[in-house]
Amino acid sequence: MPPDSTRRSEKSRRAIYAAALTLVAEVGYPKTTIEAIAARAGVGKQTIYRWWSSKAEVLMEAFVDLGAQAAEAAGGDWAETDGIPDTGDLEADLKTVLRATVDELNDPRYEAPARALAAEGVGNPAFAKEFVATLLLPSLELYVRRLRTAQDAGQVRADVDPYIARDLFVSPLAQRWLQGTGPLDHAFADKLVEYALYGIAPR
Amino acid sequence: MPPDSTRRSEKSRRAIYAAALTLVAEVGYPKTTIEAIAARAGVGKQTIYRWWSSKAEVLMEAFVDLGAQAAEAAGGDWAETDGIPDTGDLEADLKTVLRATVDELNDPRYEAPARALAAEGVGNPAFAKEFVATLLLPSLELYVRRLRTAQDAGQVRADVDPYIARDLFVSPLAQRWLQGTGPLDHAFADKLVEYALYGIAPR
Amino acid sequence: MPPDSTRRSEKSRRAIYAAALTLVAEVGYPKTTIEAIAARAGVGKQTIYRWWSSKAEVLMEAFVDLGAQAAEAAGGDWAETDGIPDTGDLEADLKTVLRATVDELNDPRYEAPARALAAEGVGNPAFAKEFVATLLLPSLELYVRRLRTAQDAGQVRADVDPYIARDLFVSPLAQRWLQGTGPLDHAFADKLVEYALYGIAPR
Amino acid sequence: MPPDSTRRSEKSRRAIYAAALTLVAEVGYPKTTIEAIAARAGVGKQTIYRWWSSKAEVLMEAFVDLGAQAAEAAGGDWAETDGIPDTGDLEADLKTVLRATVDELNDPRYEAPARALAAEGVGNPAFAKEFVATLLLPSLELYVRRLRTAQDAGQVRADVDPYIARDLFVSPLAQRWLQGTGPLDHAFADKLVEYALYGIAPR
DNA sequence: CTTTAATCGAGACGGTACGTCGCGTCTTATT
DNA sequence: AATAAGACGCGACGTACCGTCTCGATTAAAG
Repeated sequence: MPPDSTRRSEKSRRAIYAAALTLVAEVGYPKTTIEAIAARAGVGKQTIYRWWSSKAEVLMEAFVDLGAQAAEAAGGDWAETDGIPDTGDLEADLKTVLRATVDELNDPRYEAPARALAAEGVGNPAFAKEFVATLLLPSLELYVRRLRTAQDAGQVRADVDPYIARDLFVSPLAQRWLQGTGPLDHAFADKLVEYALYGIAPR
Repeated sequence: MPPDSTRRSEKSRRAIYAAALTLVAEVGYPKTTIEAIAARAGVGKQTIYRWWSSKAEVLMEAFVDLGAQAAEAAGGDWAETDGIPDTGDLEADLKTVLRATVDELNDPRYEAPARALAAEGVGNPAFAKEFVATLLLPSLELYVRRLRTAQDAGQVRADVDPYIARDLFVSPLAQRWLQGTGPLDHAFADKLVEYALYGIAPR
Repeated sequence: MPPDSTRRSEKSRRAIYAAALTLVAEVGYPKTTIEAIAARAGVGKQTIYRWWSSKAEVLMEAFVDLGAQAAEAAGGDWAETDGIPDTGDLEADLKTVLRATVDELNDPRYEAPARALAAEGVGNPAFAKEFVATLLLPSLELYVRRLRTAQDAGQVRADVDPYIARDLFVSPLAQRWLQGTGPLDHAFADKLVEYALYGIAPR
Repeated sequence: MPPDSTRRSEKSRRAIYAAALTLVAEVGYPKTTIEAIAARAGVGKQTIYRWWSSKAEVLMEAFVDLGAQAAEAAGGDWAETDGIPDTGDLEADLKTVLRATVDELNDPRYEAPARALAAEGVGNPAFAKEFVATLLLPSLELYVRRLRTAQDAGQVRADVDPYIARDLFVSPLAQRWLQGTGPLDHAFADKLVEYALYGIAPR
């Protein structure tokens, strides 16, 4: 039977999050051991094993918590929470968001844990499912929404599948970040938007 | 001093490749240990440590060898080796190749080791560099070449950066394979080509 | 401060005794844990820690209680409680009692807990003191008393130290039971009495 | 399959013996952990688990080794090795040996490990068998031999069972050492010999 | 065609981390 | 206030692999 979550120690939970994030940043994900997290958090190993099933789970929750705290701190920003801005100018809006995404991907604060989670996901389908559903898809869905709005406004062809269109913008960023197949900067983001909107063939 | 490669045992090398690939397919990459590879290959551990520096290196060579053998068996196909076909019809050529890539990514024979290498690369920048340079970029460069030809033929605008254009086609496949963010099939490949060539905005 | 024993739960105490004895018999003393006793007794761990300081203490009290219950059930037997019989025939009396002791030592009902307590005592001098004073010496003292009576009756030499004489009878039983250095049966008991009374040298 | 004993590290073996004996003396047997032995010996835990199945086994071998080294150092003493002296005077010979045994039992050098082994044996029949057969019985057999010689010389009655006679001398020492039921000194040893030889009944 | 030196299969070694068990303490809700 | 329940910090368990290190026994190049 599962443990009684009403008696869970909030202090331990937060200490574990902090320890996990710190260690991943300091020594990297593979050398971040559950024992080290427990020691750094001043917690017994069993307290980790009681509530999580793997260090990937721990890190994922820690990362989500980190995002939640950041969002709370940032107060009422537009951010991913409020969706993609809609100024009526699709090209400008997409560039704004893609540039912000590039900045976030390059933010060393998120780099280490995000990379670790992505790596775990690539090699571990079960974890990938949870990771994608929890962290990735919600953000990606915002693009789809914005694209549908653009379709309604006649700025995107009606027969375009917004999911595929979304990948045209987002996946190149993802791949360059995941695999380092090329530079990841604002210029790249801008070009992606232009090419994707108007095509690479002569008009 | 490095070992004398002239006295290297070819038999052991091949046994190690086979063992590594088998184990990755059978028990997964994380549970594939050097000890298990050595045992399965009927080889001393030192023989592995003498020639490779990590299990990722072993697997990478094994995977390359697998590809080489497959290529040899297939004889003189066009394949990635010969580059992307150039029938003069860019759209058709890209669809052909992307569909083939989709098929290859879905081939269970390659799935396990390729995924393992990708995962290792995502979490290990040093390995990523080697992995990308050796396995990924050569294939990706073929797209760039084909796109340049198309530019010369006036089928792609001259001011388009072929590296970015390439990512428009390839990265969506990569992300769906790596992270499972959506289905990976021929229809998807076709749409990608169409959208990227002609844009998603009304013409 | 010590807990208030007037509010102590009698039901829990008895359940703990039963659980301790059962577990020692079922899985052995080393694998009998306080957690298991608590679980088996349907009792909180703290209830054990409140009233006893170690599992050895618990088992000792449980064992004493077991003996008390048995004595009560047996009603007014002579037993060890009433001392050693005095029919006037020292040899016969000693044989009677030693045979009874042999039977008791071989009784599987007592074997497991008694052995556990003895083992704990051998390795733990602090516990040994309590164990010997509470369980062992009272019984042994009965021999001394009977031997003194025999001395008064002229059946034992007056200059004999009754404590040492007692050990002549009792210790061989103890050692064979504790260490299994030889068979432990009535014949052995009889011989011990004869040899100790009349010596092994030619008369 | 069992490990290859020809490749065993002698240095580690001796370091483990020393660590085990030291720790038992310093912190007691129950608090002597395999981990602590390994750490103190500068050895991996696996090296202990490879060659022994429990800490009791380790300690037993260490203790035997200790005895062997002591015997070697003592050179050609009479000791238990050469058996019990036979001067023709049984009473004197027995007193000599029993006094020596008393001294040995009181020697703090042997006290801690011997007690630990005895305790383990009392509570663990499987270990007891090995312990008794290896360490105890050989010594006890010497008494039997000496008593048989005495029987041949007419100093002990021919119908006396030498095994039981032996227990008359030895078991009282054993019990007082194991359970602390009384003082363990030369006077006690002398009295035991006298009582056992000539009986406690009036002659 | 030997000699000889490097590679080989094998696996013991000092370590680190695993995931589990039990300790004794503590907290919470129930009786 | 004592109780049943069980989370907690802690420490040890016995196991799995790590990467290094000997060992003979091939084994292929150089003498």
